[in-house]
Amino acid sequence: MKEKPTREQIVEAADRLFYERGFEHTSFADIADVVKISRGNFYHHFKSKDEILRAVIEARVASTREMLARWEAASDNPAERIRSYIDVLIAHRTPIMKYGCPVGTLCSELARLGHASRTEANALFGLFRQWLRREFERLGRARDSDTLALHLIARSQGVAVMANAFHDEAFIRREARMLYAWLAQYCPEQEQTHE
Amino acid sequence: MKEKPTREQIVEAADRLFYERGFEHTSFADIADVVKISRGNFYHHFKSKDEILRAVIEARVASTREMLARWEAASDNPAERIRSYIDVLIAHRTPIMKYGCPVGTLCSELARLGHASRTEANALFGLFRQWLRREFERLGRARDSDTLALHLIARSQGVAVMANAFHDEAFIRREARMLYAWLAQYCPEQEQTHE
DNA sequence: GTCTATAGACGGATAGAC
DNA sequence: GTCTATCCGTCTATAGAC
Repeated sequence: MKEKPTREQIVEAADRLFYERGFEHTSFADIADVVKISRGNFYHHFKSKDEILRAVIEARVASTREMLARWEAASDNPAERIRSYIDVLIAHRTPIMKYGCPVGTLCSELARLGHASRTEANALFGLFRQWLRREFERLGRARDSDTLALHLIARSQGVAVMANAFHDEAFIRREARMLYAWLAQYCPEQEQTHE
Repeated sequence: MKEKPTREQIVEAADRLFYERGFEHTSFADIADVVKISRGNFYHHFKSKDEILRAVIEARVASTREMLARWEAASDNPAERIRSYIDVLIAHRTPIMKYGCPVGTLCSELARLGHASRTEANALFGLFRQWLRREFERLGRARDSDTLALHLIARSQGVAVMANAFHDEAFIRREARMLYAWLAQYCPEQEQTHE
């Protein structure tokens, strides 16, 4: 069995820990513990904690792009594509209730720390924003596509924050249904097969 | 000029710093700096950081109750009262863009830390939830008053998260208008004088 | 003399950097 | 593995009110 390169293992572990415990609350020792390397070995791969953060954000950008590409491949219908975005709330409900949204919590933490990588983290929101905007445009909403995209992301973020606070799965499902209904009003007439 | 009691000054400073920098990121030295007392003096008033956190949450609960009481005093109309809640997004747009929502960010941070005072912090959401629920009931929505209350809080939280990430004032105003419109659909027929 | 507020030094632990 | 910085928490000392 071929092991993954150490650097990649570090980024994966950091990615998970930054999500579960937060960036600041995660120490080198925590990451080294998971990867099972010494702290000394650490600095061979990353010179500073900020450097790990940058690598984690890059990895998340890459995986987000892949996910968006998968949604595009899965359907040609813009409404169905946008529904894929809403579906994430349901599919990831367990970690969301435990830890919130990975993008939202990271951006909030970095904003508060006034961290230099803030902008890069916000770019994650930007990816969804642009992608959703394009799909809303294809739904014939060229004039307010950005407004709709931002609105949908904000609604999802709100659901994540409240689900995290109250650990309420029924709430997530209910809000997801509301979002499907909200989306439906922007769709040209067609049978709603979803769920 | 009579000075405020030191304890009160500490709680006020901690309240502000916990909001602006976060609970974990705020050190005793930071608070002592603001209040202009020594760190040693600190422990005369509070035995631990958690004790300050509890005092801060208590203070926020008290000030929230006062705010809700003011909204009740300002109008007898449940729709107008609920609008007072939405108004906060506009009135506090500047700190929200800078630091997010004080309740949301605290609850998210404590949830992530697995902090013991998590429950008390969530009670802040609970205050708004119960209050909004009662007003929705008075609007004749006894059956789904809690759903509507939670939905409205979630929407606000989403706006706060995104406004914080993108520093977008126009977005806040737009979303507030959408919320006023959303609320209007639950109101019995009457002229909409608001804004 | 006692009680309370304040100040400052010290120790243990942890984390980041090298 | 070590070095340094930071931070929490404790301990002791001082000053003034009563």
